[in-house]
Amino acid sequence: MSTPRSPRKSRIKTMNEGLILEAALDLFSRFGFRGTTLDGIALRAEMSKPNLLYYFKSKEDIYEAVLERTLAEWLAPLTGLDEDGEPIEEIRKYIAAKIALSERNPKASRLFATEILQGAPSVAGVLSGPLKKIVDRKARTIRKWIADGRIAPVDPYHLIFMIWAVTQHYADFEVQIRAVLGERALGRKHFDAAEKSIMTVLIEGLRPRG
Amino acid sequence: MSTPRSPRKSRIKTMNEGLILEAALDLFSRFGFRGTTLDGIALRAEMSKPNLLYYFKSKEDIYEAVLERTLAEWLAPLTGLDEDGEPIEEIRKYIAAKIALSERNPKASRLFATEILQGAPSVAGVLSGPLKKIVDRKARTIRKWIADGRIAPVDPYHLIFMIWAVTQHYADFEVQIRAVLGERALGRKHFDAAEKSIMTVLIEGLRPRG
DNA sequence: CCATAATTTGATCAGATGGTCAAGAATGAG
DNA sequence: CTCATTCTTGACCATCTGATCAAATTATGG
Repeated sequence: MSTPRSPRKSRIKTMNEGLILEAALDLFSRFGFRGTTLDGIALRAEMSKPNLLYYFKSKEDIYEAVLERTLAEWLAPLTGLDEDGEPIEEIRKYIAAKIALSERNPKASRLFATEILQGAPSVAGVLSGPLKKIVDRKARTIRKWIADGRIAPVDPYHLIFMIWAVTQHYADFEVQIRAVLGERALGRKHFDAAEKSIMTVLIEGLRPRG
Repeated sequence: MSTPRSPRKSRIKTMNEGLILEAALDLFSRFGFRGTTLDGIALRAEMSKPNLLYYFKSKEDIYEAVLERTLAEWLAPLTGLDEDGEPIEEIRKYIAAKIALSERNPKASRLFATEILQGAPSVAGVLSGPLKKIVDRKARTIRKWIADGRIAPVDPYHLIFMIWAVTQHYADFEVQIRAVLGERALGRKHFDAAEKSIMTVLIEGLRPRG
């Protein structure tokens, strides 16, 4: 059999897999699974279609590889919410981390958005498994903070949904935001303004009522 | 020529156009323009593909008709924000209206989400034209409220983006929310809980600081 | 009932799409 | 250098997709 004794990937393989996944992210994040073609990915990755299928055995394989590659990064920040920290400061840090992610990797955000919009055919298991588990845990943390009177009483799940919504909005709806603001591109100043506004409203809204 | 003297549509035409647009909304809202097929629409509308093209001359025509049909409804609530009303109450009413829309017509929300994600090829003009115009106007209203010390100082544009984000999130990311909450469907109680949480945080966050 | 217009669809087409295959080109360890 | 392995692609295929057309069927008003 051709099982490689050395599990090390050749430089060519590493590079081409990277090129393919980058091109695939670009297209899948805009057009979803069905709306993206192998020809399109091949064109953007500057290689022939059969070569694509030499590295990944099907379109679905490419899609799942792209999803997996960004899933961990995307879900990581929530883990950082520390029960022993100062509640308002912890939430502030979480929001900042999510906004930074939206600014740094908007395509990853849009990839998940299209996947969810299409009914999450590939990540349904992650949503109801690992994601639900960690959200449940963090919801308990937030509930404890509320019980201790350290933040205002809000449903923890909907608070998390709100944070997801406002932070990812800038990546997912970038085109709309650019159009309304009359800008060619969203730069640092826009993300700074967004972060400031979000902090103003959310953090003040969460302060324990006197 | 075949110009119909009476501009009235036959009952059959009215009904079939309705069936087509309904089926098209269902598919376009999930798979976007590229990911949706005429065969798929024909199947869901329970009629032959050539009959589809008897009522609309191309796939693009169907897409634009579906978009136009929901665009007005979707943008309407913002118009209602009344400069002469009580600021907090006006914003509360706007949020309630947007949540109601997300609950009543989630597919319309997802249709716009996919359109925007794909770069807004069909509605770019609306975004930078009519939409920008009305947002600019309402931003002036909000700025006035802030100047009068009736709400906390926030960038008006980002405030509007935040409201869009948190309200549409429940339609666009419904699958994810269901998975995390462990529910089969999102019913009234979830939308009530969502609305309550959003009001708690946003409205409190907007109260003028003492 | 008749004639005209409106509606419906099977057959068909050109081009796109996901995927295969065999053969050629580049690479690299010994 | 040498040859086995890795990499690359042109040609090809079956199926799908948007669209057309002519022929058949069904309303509708007089």
